[in-house]
Amino acid sequence: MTPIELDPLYEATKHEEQVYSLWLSQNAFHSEPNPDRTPFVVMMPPPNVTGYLHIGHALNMTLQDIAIRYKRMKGFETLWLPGMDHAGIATQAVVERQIKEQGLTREGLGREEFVRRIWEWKDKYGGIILSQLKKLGVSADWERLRFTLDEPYERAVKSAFVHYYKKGLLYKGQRITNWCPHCHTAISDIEVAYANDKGHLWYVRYPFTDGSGFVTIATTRPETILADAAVAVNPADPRYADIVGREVIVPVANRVIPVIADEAVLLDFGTGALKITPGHDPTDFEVGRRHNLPGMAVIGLDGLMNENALHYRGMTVTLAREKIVAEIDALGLLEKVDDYEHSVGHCSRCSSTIEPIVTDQWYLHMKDLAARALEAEREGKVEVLPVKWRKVYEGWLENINDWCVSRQLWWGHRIPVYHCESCGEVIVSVDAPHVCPKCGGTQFSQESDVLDTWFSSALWPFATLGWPEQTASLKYYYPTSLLITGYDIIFFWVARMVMSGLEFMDDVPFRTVFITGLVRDEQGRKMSKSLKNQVDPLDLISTYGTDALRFTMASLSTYGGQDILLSDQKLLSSRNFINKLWNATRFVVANVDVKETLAGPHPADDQLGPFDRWILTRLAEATRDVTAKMDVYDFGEASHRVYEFVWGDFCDWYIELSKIPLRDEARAPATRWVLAYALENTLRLLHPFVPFVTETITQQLYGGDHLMMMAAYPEADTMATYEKDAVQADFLIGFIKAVRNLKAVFHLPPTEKQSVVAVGAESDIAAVMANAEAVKFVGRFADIDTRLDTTQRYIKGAYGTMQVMILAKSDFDFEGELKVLRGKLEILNADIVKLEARLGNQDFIAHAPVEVVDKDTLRLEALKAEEQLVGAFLKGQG
RNA sequence: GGGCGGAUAGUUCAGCGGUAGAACGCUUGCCUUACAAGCAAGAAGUCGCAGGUUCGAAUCCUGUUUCGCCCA
Repeated sequence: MTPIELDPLYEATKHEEQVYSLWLSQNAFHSEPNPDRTPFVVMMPPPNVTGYLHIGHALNMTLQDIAIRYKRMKGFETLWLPGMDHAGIATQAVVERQIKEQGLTREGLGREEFVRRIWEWKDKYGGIILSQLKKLGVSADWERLRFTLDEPYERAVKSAFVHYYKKGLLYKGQRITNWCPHCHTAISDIEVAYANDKGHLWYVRYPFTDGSGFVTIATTRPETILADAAVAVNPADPRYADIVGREVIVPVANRVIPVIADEAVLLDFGTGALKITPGHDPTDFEVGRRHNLPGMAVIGLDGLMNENALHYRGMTVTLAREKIVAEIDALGLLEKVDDYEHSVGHCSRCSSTIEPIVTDQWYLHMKDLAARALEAEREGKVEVLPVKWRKVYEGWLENINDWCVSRQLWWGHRIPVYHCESCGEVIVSVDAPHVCPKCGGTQFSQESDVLDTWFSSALWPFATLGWPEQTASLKYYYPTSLLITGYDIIFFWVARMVMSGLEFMDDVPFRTVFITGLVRDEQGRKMSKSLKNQVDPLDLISTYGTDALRFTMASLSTYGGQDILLSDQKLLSSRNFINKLWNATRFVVANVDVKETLAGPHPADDQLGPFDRWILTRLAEATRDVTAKMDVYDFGEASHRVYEFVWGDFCDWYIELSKIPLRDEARAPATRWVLAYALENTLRLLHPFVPFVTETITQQLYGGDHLMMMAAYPEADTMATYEKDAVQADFLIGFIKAVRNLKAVFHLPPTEKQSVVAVGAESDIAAVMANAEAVKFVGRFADIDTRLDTTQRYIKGAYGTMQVMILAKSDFDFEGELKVLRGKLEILNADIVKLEARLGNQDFIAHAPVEVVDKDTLRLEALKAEEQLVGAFLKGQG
């Protein structure tokens, strides 16, 4: 055989690009409906076109890729569908900023030209993240890449809108909405982030029209006084019972407004009397409706005081507030000002203060849709993991409000509602109308607003498969299997996908949704631009390699969805692990032609040595455990388990122990086969986690078009195990450890090979002597004997009931040994006392399961035997 | 105001009813021809606090302190 030369260090960057090209060249990520296989489908949460790869993606995408690669190897017809989201506001903002640098404005360019420029920009700079995803090793079906603004997708969005409209679930209405003066659009309730801001509570006097004094109200927003429609008190408030129905004068505006009674007024807030401003407060809007109050507005859509604001017109809200307070004070109507911290809504995109303003918007009626989504989850049709998120999901759906879906933007899906210019007839249809069905007119104007980005994202699991057409893909792949995403978009996206899936496909969009934690920095802080603690995954990839980043993400992720604290130490440890695997491979290939060996016959059972049998058993156990964890998407535990096997069993013990039989031509062939077999299966177990290094190695071993990513995942059930031999091998490993411990505790030079004497039960001694060669080799002993030379002194240790002794030199510190033995005896005694107490307890015997009692009984016996042995050593020492 | 999550070895975290675990760090000793990105051996925890349930509690229940998040 031609020995394969591998570098002693695995350099990730040398191989990764080439491996990814290989996968692409073999079309290994592509999926087509295949009736002979069960589909496993994951819809990638589409990153924004403007996006770049951040650490959250690295976690998300890694976990998805692990799931996909695992299922692919398990023989499923695996589809991972990638895509991008047009991300309305975000993208429009980016391009608007860009044209501003050229001295242009959106309005100046006009809608058509501006949208054309965004597309141009998207074609040039959009989707950078896709090439970054490839660096991560993402094995998505790039042939099926979807973009939420592509023509077929647009048909899906329009169809959904028309469907909702015809069903009566969509309505347009003048209502108070969250308005972002900076983004210049309405936003939905969940796009508002509330923060406790420090402000003031102003107490303002409203004089009665009849001159009989005044009523004092408390407000946090004095500038909206100009739009007041009433003063309200609680009907149950005795303090104000006699003023209800009277009239007061609005300060500064000098308008007359009534005093009304309404349940919504809190008795203990401020003075108990409130000003009612239906145009600028959601609660007041409702009060206004109940009492038929006019809804006047003094703040415009640009966030400035408007034409109704008298001499404050054109001022910012902040300035107007300052000025009007001064004016009220000058009028002698300001009673007092308190400091007051209160919750203020901010735009989740730009952080601007949200203005509740009455505008004309489209709303989607949510109650019924939500009820179905709730039911589906409660019935287990959608499994939400970790379970702690179930309540969050349920809670939101239970208290849902109608969804404001229209946005005053240009980049997005334009609402498919047309108005006949002749007769005003409203036509809602997927295709633009040509002739008005009512008057025969041919001129139409389309609604200028676009839909909330999330309206289109909500259709992602089926719109990407061709819906509303009943395509073969839609039939085969829907519902999808698994969704992996962060908890920040449970409401925005997850819940809405469930709703629309049920509405349009009559089935849930995915069987399981796994919510990941958030990646934080080493101090547990959220990664953010302002803290400058953001980590660029691409930097980590170039420093540690993609596989190290992936393995880190997997091993830090927990089933409970804990937030993840990323540290260099962890990445280093993962990199070292990958290098360990690489070097284990180097050892194997230096001794075995893996390809040829595995193509040849299996060694017969009687040719396998005890440690061969041991590692095969351990491999089967590891395979069983890893698969069990993978099957429930517990990637963290799966990664720990495979790590433990690779490093702890295969490298630390088997490779070392194999060096003995490899020197013996009679035994070498079996061991060579086991080395090859264990390596091959280890690589397969690891491939979903660390695809690059495992594929690189496979290329070295096999070459050509033999792909690791298409190999079958190991099946524990088909693996031979040798339980009894494994137990005996464990006994021998324990023996070696006991002698090593003696050597280390007494500072015997590790390079100096000592003579060891083992005395004990016949079967134990026989086991040791039968494997003397291997034991001596890895334990670094000169020789093992079973008889004591009574003329010599020995360093004494106990391994269970076995006496383990090392021939002592004349200068050996026997005082020190005495101390060690006494310490050991003390620990043994303590354990024995504890166990005896437990086993002496009749309640324990009566209630505890038999296995537990048996186990403790056996343990007590073992401890007592060892105690006796150590006791005898001490006596002998005198 | 309502809800959720964390508090376990120096650090970051697993475990979630039957002998306290891992990684990193630390200590001691080793360049043992796969790997010093390594090897061997070790030290290190009254599992936030107080009650309770149980033969048995990090693990279940109640209360409490504290940190963080979400919703209103």
